[in-house]
Amino acid sequence: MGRSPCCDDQTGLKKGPWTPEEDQKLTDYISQHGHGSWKSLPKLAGLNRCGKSCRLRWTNYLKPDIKRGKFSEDEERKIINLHSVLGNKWSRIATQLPGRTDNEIKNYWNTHLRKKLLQIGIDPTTHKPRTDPNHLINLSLLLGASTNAGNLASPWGNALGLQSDPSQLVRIQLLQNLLQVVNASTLLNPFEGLVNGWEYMNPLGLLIPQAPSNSQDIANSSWGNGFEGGSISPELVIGVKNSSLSGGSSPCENPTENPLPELVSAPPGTHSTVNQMESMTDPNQLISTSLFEDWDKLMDDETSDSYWKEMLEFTSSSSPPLPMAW
DNA sequence: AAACCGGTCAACCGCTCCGCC
DNA sequence: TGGCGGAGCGGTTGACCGGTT
Repeated sequence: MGRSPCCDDQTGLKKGPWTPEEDQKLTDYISQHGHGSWKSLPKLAGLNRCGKSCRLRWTNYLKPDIKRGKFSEDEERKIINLHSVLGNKWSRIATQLPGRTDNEIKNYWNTHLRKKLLQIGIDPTTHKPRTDPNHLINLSLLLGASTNAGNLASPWGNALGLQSDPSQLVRIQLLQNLLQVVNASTLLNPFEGLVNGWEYMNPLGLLIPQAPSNSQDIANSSWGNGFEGGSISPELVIGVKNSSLSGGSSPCENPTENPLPELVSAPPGTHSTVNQMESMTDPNQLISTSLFEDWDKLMDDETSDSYWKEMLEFTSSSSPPLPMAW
């Protein structure tokens, strides 16, 4: 026997779109008395609705501080950053975006941001480059086309700092795919002995050299300085090894199914994603520095022809030796 | 002009969490 | 300590709208 719905057809309570009169009744009542118990509110407010429906209507539409209208580019970046860390925790994401509701963010993600990420070759669930064979073929074709044709950069590419050369993104993805193959072959336990020097990833899922193990070292080290203005700031570095987000939708979850480093990972010894998030006294700290902005700068510094050579040299010098069983 | 189609988003459904008894 | 009920959350649905055929 299933759970009885809060407002089934037999109760005679109204469902469906709200009328302006109903909105007015609800707004008037809450502005005078507060919402109190949602269950008793409809009766007190003279509404033929269930309390749940009233709560939804109020929190998603009628509340005075709700910001309506188009999402700004900054809001988009925040959503993507937060989604990469929190997964589909829309209410948690909404707390970082004043005036936006979880429902609105969820809808916006599903209708806009997912598609944008897919268009630039990022898996919106894992926030990593897509690796399915068909997509790789498309990437290869795009790479060939982009080196011969003009600028294909989209506004979204611009937002990611790739406006100067769309082939850059394709190269990044191809390299990332290559590295993923290497990593998958190299790592017996990718979440324990993660590749030396390749433990950190940026918003595009690319690997970034490993950080020092504590914040003081970060402040003093080349990781902190060398990536100053071009790296993930320490407070943005989120734990991956111990990540244990509840629910089934986090991209950080289930490393066995997802044996690649997460896009935002932590210096060794940091706490889990959730712990780190919850330990922050100022939630805005999480998004005080845009990963995308940092990545923009990093990319700007590394667009020379020698970039890939250096990158590959770094890879070979900092990656662990291949295991015997390889 | 009408049918069709895809995108958007408000609202609903069902589940989990949490506090209270 | 277990049951219950309220509140909240995330996934899904369906109405609506604009563009296309």
